[in-house]
Amino acid sequence: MTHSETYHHGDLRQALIDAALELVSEKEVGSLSLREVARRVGVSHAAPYRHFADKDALLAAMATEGFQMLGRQMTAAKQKAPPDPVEQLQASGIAYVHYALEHPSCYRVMFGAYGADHGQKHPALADAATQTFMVLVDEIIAGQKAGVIRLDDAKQLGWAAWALVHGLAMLMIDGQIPISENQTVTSLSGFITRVMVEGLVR
Amino acid sequence: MTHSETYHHGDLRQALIDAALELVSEKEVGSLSLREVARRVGVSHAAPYRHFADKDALLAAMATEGFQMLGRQMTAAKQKAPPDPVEQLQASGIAYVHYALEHPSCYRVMFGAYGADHGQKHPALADAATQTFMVLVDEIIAGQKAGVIRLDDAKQLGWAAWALVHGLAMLMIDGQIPISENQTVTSLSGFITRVMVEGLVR
DNA sequence: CCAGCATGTTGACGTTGTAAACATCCGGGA
DNA sequence: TCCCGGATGTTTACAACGTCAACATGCTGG
Repeated sequence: MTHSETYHHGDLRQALIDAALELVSEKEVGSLSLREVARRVGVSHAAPYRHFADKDALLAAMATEGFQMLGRQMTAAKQKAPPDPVEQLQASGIAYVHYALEHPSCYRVMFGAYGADHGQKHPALADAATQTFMVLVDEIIAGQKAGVIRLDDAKQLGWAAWALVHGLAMLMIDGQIPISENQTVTSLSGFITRVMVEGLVR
Repeated sequence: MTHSETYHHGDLRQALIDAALELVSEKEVGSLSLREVARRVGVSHAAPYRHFADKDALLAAMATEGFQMLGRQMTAAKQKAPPDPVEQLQASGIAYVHYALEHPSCYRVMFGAYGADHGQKHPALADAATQTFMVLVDEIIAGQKAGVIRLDDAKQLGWAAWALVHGLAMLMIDGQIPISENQTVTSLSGFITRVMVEGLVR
């Protein structure tokens, strides 16, 4: 076991990521400060710089974990669904939206404020995002092999599916699409993904 | 005419909004500072507080203008399209994506970092957003009346369309969906909106 | 056992958002 | 016409932030 209460921390890096995810889930995204994260972990305000080049690097690490969690949630939903490619695609789409609404601040970090070169500066993030996207693409390919999904380029169809659930999640998080009792996340995302799926089948 | 070079500015409020939109189109979104906007307009760093309660209020004003521009661009595209409801819907969808990619930073401000209560704090923003959304809904209703779009609740179908173009725009802005020569914004958004439209027709 | 490196701390600097106190200008009533 | 009050800008101030440099500490391999 690594020492716990010593001067050196053991695994500050992960502790910082966890604390940051915790903080971001309590407050607003923009109000996240490196210093507060450090405070929360009980470490001086400059300590994070031994593990992250700058604030952006911490954000990128958080986003990476977010994508991995999201991917797990999607494949879990897929496996719980009936063994029909179309049903599975829809199930993971709904799981996608659910994840975003259960971790809205984290989700916002994932698609935060990076420039286009963000993927090059943080390759781990790009990898995680790609892998998550691949869950959708793989399901589409399976559907094509089963003859139930149209035969256009799977990556482009994947983009269509991704765009739909991403947009849906974002609009819900922003409060632009209201969520009420008789308009649950499940029912609405179920309906909307079904519309899309009907454009995808054949 | 209102004085130009006097102590009082004439229309500082609009000048600030314009300068902010200009700045945000040059640099990154997160790096926008109230003080720099003031500097750009040639006014002291506290002057903006006579016109905006805080930084968020400026952001909200920028977003409001953004939604109005977006709405105009969409209806313009609709009117240029052939008089078929489905074609018009698709045309304004593509125009939506184009607008977002021509003003990516502004678009990010529109869907920035507001909490869910943002609409209540800035009703003008909420109005502008709703009006823009209504462009899509109206087209869907027209399509339903013409018997070419399925008869589900028009607002929900509108959300589906909005989610698609919004997600598409966001993913393109983030660089998550690549844009190249043989993968232009027009061709890709054309393909993807077509998939969705085929789920909408009936 | 000790030297060096990784890790954490302290202090400092410039920038930011925001508030309070002050200055200046403008238009309307005497 | 004069002048005063409200609207608009300015100055000064403060705390928090991101980041850097200089320093302190403790672990580890030779």
